[in-house]
Amino acid sequence: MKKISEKTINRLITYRQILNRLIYDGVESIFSHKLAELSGNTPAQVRRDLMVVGYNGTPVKGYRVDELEKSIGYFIDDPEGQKIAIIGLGNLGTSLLNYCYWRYPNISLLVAFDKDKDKIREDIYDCHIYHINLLEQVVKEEEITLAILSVPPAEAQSIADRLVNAGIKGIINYSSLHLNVPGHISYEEYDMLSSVQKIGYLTRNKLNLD
Amino acid sequence: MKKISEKTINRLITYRQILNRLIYDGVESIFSHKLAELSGNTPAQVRRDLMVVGYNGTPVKGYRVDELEKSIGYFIDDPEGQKIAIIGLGNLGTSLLNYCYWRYPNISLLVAFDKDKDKIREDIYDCHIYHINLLEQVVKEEEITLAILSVPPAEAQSIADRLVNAGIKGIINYSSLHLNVPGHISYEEYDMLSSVQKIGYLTRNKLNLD
DNA sequence: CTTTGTGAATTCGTTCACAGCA
DNA sequence: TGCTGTGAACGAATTCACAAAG
Repeated sequence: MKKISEKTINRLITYRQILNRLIYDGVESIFSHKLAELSGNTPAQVRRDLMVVGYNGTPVKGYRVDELEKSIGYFIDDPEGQKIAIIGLGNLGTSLLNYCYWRYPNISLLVAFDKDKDKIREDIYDCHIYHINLLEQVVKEEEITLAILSVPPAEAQSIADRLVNAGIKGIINYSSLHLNVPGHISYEEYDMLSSVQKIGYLTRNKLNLD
Repeated sequence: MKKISEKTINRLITYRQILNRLIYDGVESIFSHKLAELSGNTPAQVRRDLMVVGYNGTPVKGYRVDELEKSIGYFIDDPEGQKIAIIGLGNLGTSLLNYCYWRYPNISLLVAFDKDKDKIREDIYDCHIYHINLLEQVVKEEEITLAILSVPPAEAQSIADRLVNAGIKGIINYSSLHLNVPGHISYEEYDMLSSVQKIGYLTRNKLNLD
């Protein structure tokens, strides 16, 4: 299997979102140049990206919106499904929990953890809340493979280590601190302060991207 | 001036964060291979990145942590300072507001907007909250150049258009919908659901990155 | 005609490897 | 000696350009 770049994955996910909107709007088919315009890419880029998902359009009608969306789904999603946990129910974690009624069925949010006993209340949207002490136990028992880390910076590295020991496969880190995790763990970090700095730089150096 | 890639900017911002931590820990100097290890890059990559900020280390001691951090700051930050607004005080916007006591003095959060009159209460951390009707007026009067968009998807595009008309220069879009903005606007989007899909894909295709 | 799918060319980003330096 | 700074080599990603298809 050829190597697919991270950027291609990002774009495929964007296409998918756009296609879902088009399905909602009742659009049936689309040309690469239109999908390029909607996503802020070139038509050649779009066609090159779509090669990896193995769905073929036709010169006369372009791509069937619904079938293309399905094909991207086959490519991105885990057919077995995966389970994800949120660690840390501060401001950010709670809004993630409220915000994230998952639109994609292949990844389910079932559990959350916090160290504060007051936060351990009844389920929210079928999501059960545990004390952080039970982290390893629940991750193993429930076979959770993904974790969203929204704990204070000071605790982030030690929680990450515990997750890795418990056998987690992927971590998204919102703790605004760069963490070190072993190479076999998929790791993503996102920090809003970094984004703010970046957009500030970009506005002054019209290095425009999209 | 040479073209600096987006990836280089991202890495510089990561280095900066690491350096700030090192300053806090009292570390005085650092070699490229150590900074590489802490940031998950190669030493050559680090040295190449640092070329653009114009700070020179010495072979014997490496880089002075405090001076390097300052140099990255000169490169990234706007010397005049910039003002940023948060639009939409739902779950996400509110947590952004609470979370974002800005650590970097060159970008100040002064105003927020919401369409719900109940949300228009007293200032939070010096941040004044306005009704969305006043968007254009306040953006112009206060000379706000950056906006964080955390409104529901259905309203995102129209608010973005209004911001552009009001003369905004950069937008960070957290509305989980891809938007179209004119080419002269710096634009960044981040969607947590996209990240979750991506990390799910990555765990199954150990295309590890860092 | 117009548009897809894709080799080939090109541009962009990373790594190598070594001269120069303290 | 061990490191930095950087031209040169390499590899990855994007764009070009055209054959094939309806």
